[in-house]
Amino acid sequence: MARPLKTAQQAGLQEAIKATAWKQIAQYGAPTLSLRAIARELGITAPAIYNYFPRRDDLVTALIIDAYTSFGDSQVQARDAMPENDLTGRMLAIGMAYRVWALGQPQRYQLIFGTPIPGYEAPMERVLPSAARSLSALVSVVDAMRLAGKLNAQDFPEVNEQYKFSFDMWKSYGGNYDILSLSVAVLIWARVHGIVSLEIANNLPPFGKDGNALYMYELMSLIRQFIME
Amino acid sequence: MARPLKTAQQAGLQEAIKATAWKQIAQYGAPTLSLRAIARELGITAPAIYNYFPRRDDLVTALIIDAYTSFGDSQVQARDAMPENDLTGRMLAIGMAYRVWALGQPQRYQLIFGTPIPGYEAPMERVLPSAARSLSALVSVVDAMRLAGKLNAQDFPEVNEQYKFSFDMWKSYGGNYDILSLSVAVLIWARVHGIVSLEIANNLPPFGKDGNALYMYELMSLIRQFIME
DNA sequence: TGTACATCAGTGAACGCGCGTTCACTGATGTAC
DNA sequence: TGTACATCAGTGAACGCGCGTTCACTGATGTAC
Repeated sequence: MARPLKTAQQAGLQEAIKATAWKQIAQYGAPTLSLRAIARELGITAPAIYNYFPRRDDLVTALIIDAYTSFGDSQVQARDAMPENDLTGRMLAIGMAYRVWALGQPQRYQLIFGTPIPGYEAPMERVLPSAARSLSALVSVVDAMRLAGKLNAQDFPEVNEQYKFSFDMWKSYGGNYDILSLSVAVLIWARVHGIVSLEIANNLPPFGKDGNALYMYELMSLIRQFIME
Repeated sequence: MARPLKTAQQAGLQEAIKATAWKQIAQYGAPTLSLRAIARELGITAPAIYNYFPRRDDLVTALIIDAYTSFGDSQVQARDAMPENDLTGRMLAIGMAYRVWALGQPQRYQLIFGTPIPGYEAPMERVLPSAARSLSALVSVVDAMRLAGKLNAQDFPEVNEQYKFSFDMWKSYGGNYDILSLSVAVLIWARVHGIVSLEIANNLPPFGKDGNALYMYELMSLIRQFIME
């Protein structure tokens, strides 16, 4: 009887540790993440955390994976909320979801796209699946455009030969799409990332906290540039 | 006789402290910047630094101002290398100089555009002049286009009323240009920043270390979109 | 030229702090007979 | 039902470390007379 209850408590603590970590990242920034501070806030001792995360870096990795998963979920959900044949609508929805997610969870955004935590090196093999998936919603839509002959990217730069191998690795997690679609998706990503990262850092002075108008303008520019009617 | 020599040594140490700080930022990242580590590497004791920077934050501020100044220099220089009436050429030059500077001095780039140092708050009144100047080269070219009737930004989003006051502050350091020019410049900045920041963080997988082709494509897109012939 | 004095950059010890991680432990819980 | 045993999440003390900052000092340099 008591066993499952105990297990539930344990799982609860594991989640509580992560939740507190997020709270502190939001408050003081990712680089100052500290096990002792987390323990203090939870009212436990620091070594107790080692029952759930053998090293500090394992906690960070778990947080990163959670962030990518949450981000990927919001991307996939935005895409699937529009009909499969409305490719422009899907692209717009994905773009808008990107900003909403980033502004709603700036700590998560900073953790995966901001300056890395000092001394921490992400273990690729554990992070890549969720990372690749997070971009794949956009790639899938771009690829559908390409297949429908609607993608306007004839003069798009070629991917350097030496990086095609990393594309193959990406494919095994991100889906079997054309490399041109991934390339265009990366450029789209760079554009939305440019605005959103500046907006989060409060570096968009003339628009201040209302970066939405500029962002929508940018999404429209993307659609005008890459989608043929 | 010895006085000026001594003064020169002092100035030398001031510069040496900053140089060592840059070196360590490059090596371990900005968030771990430490006075003691700098002193250790210079073969002096930590309190000696207090003769030049009364607090750790003063050192950080000096570094940030240096970075903005270096960045602004490269922008102004790129602009002035092209004839005053070749506006497209000037814009291209500025855009290319941006990436060259960022990739050549990633530590400086990270310090001013990356995640802020924990616990450090930049004193606006000291940083703004060099920060505003660094963007003004681009703004001046966009404004020249506007005055020449070549700026294609009729449908550009309006700046929110409540942020016009910060524009006035910006003007006193950045130059007396139209607010539309600043707005367009900010969007251009967001685009180049998007690519370059991902490239520096090694997050441009399909293009790897050769983001140049993608970057040039993006500059051409900007010119096509905003400049009327 | 020589001596007494002032300056002040850099020293070394110390402060109080927080960190990640280890270790032997304890004490509640659940299991076997 | 009752007793002896095993498990194991969390404790508390300790480790060695690095940090920013303070303080009284020293000793070389330069100045005044």
